[in-house]
Amino acid sequence: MLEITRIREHKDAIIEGLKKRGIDAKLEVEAILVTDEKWRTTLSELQTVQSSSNKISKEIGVLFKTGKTEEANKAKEETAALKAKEQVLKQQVGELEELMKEKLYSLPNVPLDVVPSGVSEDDNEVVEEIGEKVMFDFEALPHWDLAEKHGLIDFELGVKVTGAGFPFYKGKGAKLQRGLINYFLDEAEKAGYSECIPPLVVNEESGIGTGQLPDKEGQMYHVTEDDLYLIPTAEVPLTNMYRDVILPNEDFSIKISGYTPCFRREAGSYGKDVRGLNRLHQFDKVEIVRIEHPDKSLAALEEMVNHVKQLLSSLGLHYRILRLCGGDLGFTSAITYDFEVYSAAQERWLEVSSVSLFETFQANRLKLRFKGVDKKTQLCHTLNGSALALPRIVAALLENHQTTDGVEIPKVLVPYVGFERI
RNA sequence: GGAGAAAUGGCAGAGCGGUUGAAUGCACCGGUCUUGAAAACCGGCAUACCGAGAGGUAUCGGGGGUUCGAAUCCCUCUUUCUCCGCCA
Repeated sequence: MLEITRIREHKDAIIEGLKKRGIDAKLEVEAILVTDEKWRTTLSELQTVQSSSNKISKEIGVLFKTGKTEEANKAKEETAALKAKEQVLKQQVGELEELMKEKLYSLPNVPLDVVPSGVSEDDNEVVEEIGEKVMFDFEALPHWDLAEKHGLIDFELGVKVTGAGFPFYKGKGAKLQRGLINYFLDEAEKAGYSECIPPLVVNEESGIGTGQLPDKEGQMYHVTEDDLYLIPTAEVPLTNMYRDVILPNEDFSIKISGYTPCFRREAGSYGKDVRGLNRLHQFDKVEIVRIEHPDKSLAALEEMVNHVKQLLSSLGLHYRILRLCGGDLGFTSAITYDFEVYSAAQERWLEVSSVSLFETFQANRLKLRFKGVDKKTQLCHTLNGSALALPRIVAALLENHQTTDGVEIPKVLVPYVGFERI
């Protein structure tokens, strides 16, 4: 949610910035400012009324105490009109606030200057491509065939027990998962992130805090009985740890990592996009989250990008980095770098990480602030990134490192999985 | 799941339906004193919003109600604690 003060002061820049997302927000922004103005005048009116009725009440107190009952009763009658007025104004203020919230919630974050404009993924900017396509002198198999051939993943069993998109990992396939998780967590720790195991279900407030709610209910599994949501990413619980928090000074840099399964309903997907590990309803991911001073958030973003690069390089994968265009940018993000690995047998790029800076957009909803030197509270910046999402990494590892009779395990993983090849 | 008790500022802990945004202690910050420190003394010390400012409004777990007036009374929800039940 954008800060209202920012909208008041930089209306035109916001409208201009949002054009990069392919939306013309002029009318919405202006409507917000009108509502804001109305809210302020109504609030001020209400407070004047409250002030005078508070005053009278105090006087009544004194009158009763000094035994002037008659005068007190007379004063009581005076308040009736004020009360009625207060009632009406209070309701108006409430309605305006509701309206305001609704409007603000529906406005996405403003992209940073470097974000290219564009409407679809075709307009994303390739920032860097690292590694080379693997060449095979035999018929390379897609990972679902490799998984079956080597008994690593059982998709059909998942369908039987749960449904499509919930595979079983078995034997070396399961060990590979566990090894990757541990490897990623260890690397995050080396980079200064402290590990956390959060709850896998969250309440509505948390969903709102990070921006999954309202609007994107459909993406999350909702446990209606208890009104809880299965997390679509560890970002939700990890960032919400700091909901309603005021950090005591400006000298902070919070770095958290966490492994969790992630649950996504992904309604509406079909075809080769969802084949094998390409898109699952439940998958594992190690997430890194940062809470930074506004002056330090860009540097943090760069650090996170480098962290992910290092992970992908260490696994010997061919990958590229995209700077998402305005149209492809998530609702809450000001800038996002996507990492895609090349899947040699499917011959397509698979997204394995997404690193984003939200500036104050989430912090505003979260009420996540710090105390500045002048004792004023200010909103923090939040960031997060996948480091990394497992299934597509596994897909790429299997496909890119396959041989005619097995799969080579990257050296860095060998100590984690306990074998050199599958 | 059942029965009971509780929820007040960073912490501890008062609080009568009426000048209580809230006593007191601790912590913290500033000052005096001191060569320096401690002690002692003095002062400050919640959050949000509106306002150029003076100032105002709201907030004592959340929501609602009674009342001219609620931290204080009522209803409801949540959470915590104690006891019972169930359980990896």
